Amino acid sequence: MISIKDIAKKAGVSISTVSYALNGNPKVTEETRMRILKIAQELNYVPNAAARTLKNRVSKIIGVYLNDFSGAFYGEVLQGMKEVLNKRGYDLIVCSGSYSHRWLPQRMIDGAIVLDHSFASEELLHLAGNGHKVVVLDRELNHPNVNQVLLDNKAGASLAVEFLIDKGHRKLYVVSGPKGSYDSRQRMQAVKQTVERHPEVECIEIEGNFDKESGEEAAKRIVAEYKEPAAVFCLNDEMAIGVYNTVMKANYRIGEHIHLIGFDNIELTQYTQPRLATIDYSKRKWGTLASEQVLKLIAGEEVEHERIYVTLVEGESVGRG
Amino acid sequence: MISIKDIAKKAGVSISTVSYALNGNPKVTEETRMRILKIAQELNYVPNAAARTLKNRVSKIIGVYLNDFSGAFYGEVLQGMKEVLNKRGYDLIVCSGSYSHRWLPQRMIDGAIVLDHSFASEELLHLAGNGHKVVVLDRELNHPNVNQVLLDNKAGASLAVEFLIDKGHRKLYVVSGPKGSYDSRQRMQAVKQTVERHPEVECIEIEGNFDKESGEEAAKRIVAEYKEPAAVFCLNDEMAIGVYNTVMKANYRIGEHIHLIGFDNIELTQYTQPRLATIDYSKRKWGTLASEQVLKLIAGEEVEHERIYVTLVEGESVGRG
DNA sequence: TTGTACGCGTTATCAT
DNA sequence: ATGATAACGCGTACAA
Repeated sequence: MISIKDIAKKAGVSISTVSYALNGNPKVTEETRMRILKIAQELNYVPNAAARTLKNRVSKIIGVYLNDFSGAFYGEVLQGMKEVLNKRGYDLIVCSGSYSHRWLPQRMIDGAIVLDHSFASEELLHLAGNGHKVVVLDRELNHPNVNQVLLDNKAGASLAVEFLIDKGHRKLYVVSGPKGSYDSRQRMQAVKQTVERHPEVECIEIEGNFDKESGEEAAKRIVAEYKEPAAVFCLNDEMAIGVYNTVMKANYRIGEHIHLIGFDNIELTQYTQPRLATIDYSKRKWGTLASEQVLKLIAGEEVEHERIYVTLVEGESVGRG
Repeated sequence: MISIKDIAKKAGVSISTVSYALNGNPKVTEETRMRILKIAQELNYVPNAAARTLKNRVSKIIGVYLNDFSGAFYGEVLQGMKEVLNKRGYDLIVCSGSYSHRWLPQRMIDGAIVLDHSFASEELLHLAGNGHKVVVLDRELNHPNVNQVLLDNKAGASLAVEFLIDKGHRKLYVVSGPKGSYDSRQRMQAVKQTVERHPEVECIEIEGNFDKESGEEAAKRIVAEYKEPAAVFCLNDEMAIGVYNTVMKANYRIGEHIHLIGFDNIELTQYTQPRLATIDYSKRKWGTLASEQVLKLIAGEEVEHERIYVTLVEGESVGRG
């Protein structure tokens, strides 16, 4: 491996001169600087990241933690993060699994963005307590070194429920997410609050866990109980897709017998026929905001928690009731 | 930040004793060892990754390069990679964008897995020339430090075309991928070879670029030219979905007027009604093999290029012609 | 422009 | 048999 020592030898100068030259320090003349840069080029010099990080105590890398790599949903969020970080001279690495949790205390990354429910809040608080900077996208966590960028789950769930009620539906199934999910809890709370304001509405909760299979399970029950048209609010789109397929297979029509709305506006919803109604929000914005917040934390700036606003996407999957 | 120095001070021993103790070196008695471990625990000691990497010259991290984070398709591949790597004491980071290319020469990662067409082959050869270990999943590249784990594109494309011909179709559209894509070129070559063996088949090539939009474009043309039932082979599923939607919108039926097959068996294909025929392969296997190969390269073992086999998934999107 | 201490963990060498 | 001293890896930045 080529080090500044090799360059120094070849250029006939000291290593400090090389370091200054490479870092554009005005302590060296433009002339020797060019000479050294040329030699570095010739030798294919690349600074050793470990040595630099060791000295500088920063890596200029931000890690984002996902519970798994299944991604479909995260692509845009990550893209948004990367854009901002690269612009500010930082790199992004995507991590998954508890092994990689050590990268923050090991100082391999300068900050973390967490969208991984399996990353324990106590662990995060502990890290924050040791001065590490964390942005959470999937929970509420209060600590000076932790910032939140959360979806406006309550608004979204209210929008969805009110849309169904406005369309005239009075029998409403709600398929929840997993117990541990903050997003699911928030959405469910808002559902209950909204329904309470409409005593004429019957609301039946079915437990799900955000994956397609649980949507299918829920749909089986709904189909089995079918007597008259009903509305279904799945707390995410993936489950809605599961419901969608199962209902279709049972020869009921979406938007006619079963009225369906999801949450997230994942790409897949565009492909369904009739189009799935859902709750949308800018995934890119979510990513860019998260990045900006983590950089602010690192810079020691004062930061307020942020919220991502949501909108209703109407679709033919919900008809008049 | 807590370092071994702090532990040494607290334990009243030297830093080397601490290091030996932490690394289980028999040079220290079990007794002092336990004492030191306890203190390390108390102080929340975490070794500094940079210092360790600097000394050891290995990071025990493998980087996988993706052209973007859109992921839907990569999830399983990444999961497979992670499984193998974690089992072998390595970590995985997911990278995207040319900034992160430097991590290999900077020795931040011990090896790279490339599934990113925008990562230039010359750059990879150059890295390999400098002793870096690379596994490519998206091109042919011959160098002792580079290993290939490629899809059996030709078999897949032949399977698809033969399936269409067997079903009695004689008019065949093929929607290609982007010019630069190795997978697309391979698949297209196999299409041509297969069609040549069937002079009664008319084959029309439409240029695409692997995204949904280009499938839609292709479908517009196919619909405009429609006179009699035709078969369409999209060189990936995403484009097939684009074709699917556009054909449906034009009120032609998939599997009746337009017979459609894709490639990749992405999750989405399961949701289409009728089910999209496609070419399947184990994405997990692709990931595990890639990881195994990169570890073998690092270990200095002799490795042969690997191939991922493919199978045909029939679907109602292709009917009798 | 250069010598050198420093950041932190590893390990060979020397001393007890 | 135990454990301490010191050199090393590489880049940075202060003092000279």
